[in-house]
Amino acid sequence: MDRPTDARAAARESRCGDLSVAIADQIRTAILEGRLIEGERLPSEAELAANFGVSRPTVREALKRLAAQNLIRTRRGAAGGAFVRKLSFDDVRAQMQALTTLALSMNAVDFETACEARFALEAAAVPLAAARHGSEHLARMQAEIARQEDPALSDQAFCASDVAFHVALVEAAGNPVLTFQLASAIEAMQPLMNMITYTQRKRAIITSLHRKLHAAIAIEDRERALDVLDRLARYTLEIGEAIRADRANRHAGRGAAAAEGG
Amino acid sequence: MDRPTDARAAARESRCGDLSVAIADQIRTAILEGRLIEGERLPSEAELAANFGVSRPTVREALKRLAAQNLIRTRRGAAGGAFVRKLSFDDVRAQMQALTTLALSMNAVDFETACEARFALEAAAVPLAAARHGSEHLARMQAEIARQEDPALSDQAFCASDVAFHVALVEAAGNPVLTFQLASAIEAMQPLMNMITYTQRKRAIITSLHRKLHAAIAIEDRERALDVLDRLARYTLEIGEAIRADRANRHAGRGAAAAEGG
DNA sequence: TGTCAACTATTGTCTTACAATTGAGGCGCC
DNA sequence: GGCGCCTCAATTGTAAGACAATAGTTGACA
Repeated sequence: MDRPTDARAAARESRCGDLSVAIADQIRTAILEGRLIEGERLPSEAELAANFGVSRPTVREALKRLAAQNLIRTRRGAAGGAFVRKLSFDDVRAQMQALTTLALSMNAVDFETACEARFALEAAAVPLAAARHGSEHLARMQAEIARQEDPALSDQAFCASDVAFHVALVEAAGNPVLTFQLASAIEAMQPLMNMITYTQRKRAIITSLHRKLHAAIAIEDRERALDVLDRLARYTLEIGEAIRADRANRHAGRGAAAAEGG
Repeated sequence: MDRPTDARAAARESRCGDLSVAIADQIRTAILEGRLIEGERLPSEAELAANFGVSRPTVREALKRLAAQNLIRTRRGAAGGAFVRKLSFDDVRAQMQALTTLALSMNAVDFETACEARFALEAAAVPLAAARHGSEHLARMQAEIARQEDPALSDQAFCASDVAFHVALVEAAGNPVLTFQLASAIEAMQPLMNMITYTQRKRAIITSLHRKLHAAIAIEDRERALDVLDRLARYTLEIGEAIRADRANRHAGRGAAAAEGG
């Protein structure tokens, strides 16, 4: 099928150099266009090298690129090789989350912006969740609420439970596309939420709002759920603001102490 | 700094095999933890190989993995090497779009589900866009509306303009995190929208709704904008439904014709 | 002083070889 | 004859060395 020198010619002509990139692109295209079906085994590295007219290390580098994108997985041994991998929604969600986390950390997004986006996105799921939640989603939300009431919970665990609660809410919308978009976004913001110290008072307020949100979803009161979510958003922003102010104060205090000491 | 045999030891102990994966993870962690700053040059492949106690091809495969995730970029020649790359929001958006497109195509998401998610997500941006749009966003939306009124536009171009309109709307929300989340989702659904044949009648209705949406945003009437968006969503779903029914009919017709012919 | 050419450092690719892993088929044993 | 073990072969993973391509640098020359 593939002309032996296609990749070479394409790479040389397109002047993009990097034979391995060209080969990776060709294989990727073949997968995306459906010429290679899920689970199908690619030719061995040696065969690919012969087909493309390049050496085995070059093919390997191309395969590594694809493996890094979870498009294939490789197995050693007899009957081993590279296999086309179907991206499950969960895989996509994990990759999206990693990407979002990366974006948030590398671009130093401030808490306010991230928080705004997070709750705005979640609001997109609320009407659908109110309309067609299943009992298992409500149960999961309820379970997380119960966990959040345990005063012995560490801040990290409380935050994780918070995320789990909201992911359950998003999944209650029953739309897989919405799920992986929103869940990845919410989970990606966990590191930012983790910087908060959750006092018992804050926990009580948050958990109470979670309970109200759960109740509103349960009785399919969309407006009420949106209202509670909005209150939760504003309270979270308030906490973030307080944390920032507190930190600024501490820095100022330390600076003043240093100045006095010196 | 890095112990020479860290990667080897880690790989052997963790039993995950694949030295190149272990090395890639170590470098990735170094980047994410900020030990390697943006723009900084990594040691040359030979040095890395010596440091990690592995061969150069192994290091290269690790670097390919990172390059595939856009974490580094490499240059040849003197003063060349691998450089830590800052992921811009646009980079993330492009990657997210690619990922979403992949997810939609590989999981064969139906038009209805994708459409529902798309408009639900977009609704998340509308209140913010209404509250703090800039004149440039309104102008861009207006420009796309004007383009959509050209009857000579191809279906593909109309669809592209439609996407551009909604991306402008999302960007009007003025939240970069929201922007790359939503814009990638909207753009990823373009292939699905492209399967529609936009008759003049359909175009007139869609463009009219776009105009109403633009007007509502301009006067900062959030409720009205949401209402228009909802109408747009329902109309798009309607079109999708019609297309599906039409296709089913044609298939049935062809089947009948074939039966008659045979 | 300006320009050009050789040099050098670095990545990209090729070649060959060996190690590790895993499935399969053959062999012996029960 | 059936079952289990064992060797074998196919395949990927890793290694080492060499050459090609590229681009910045430096030195020589006009």
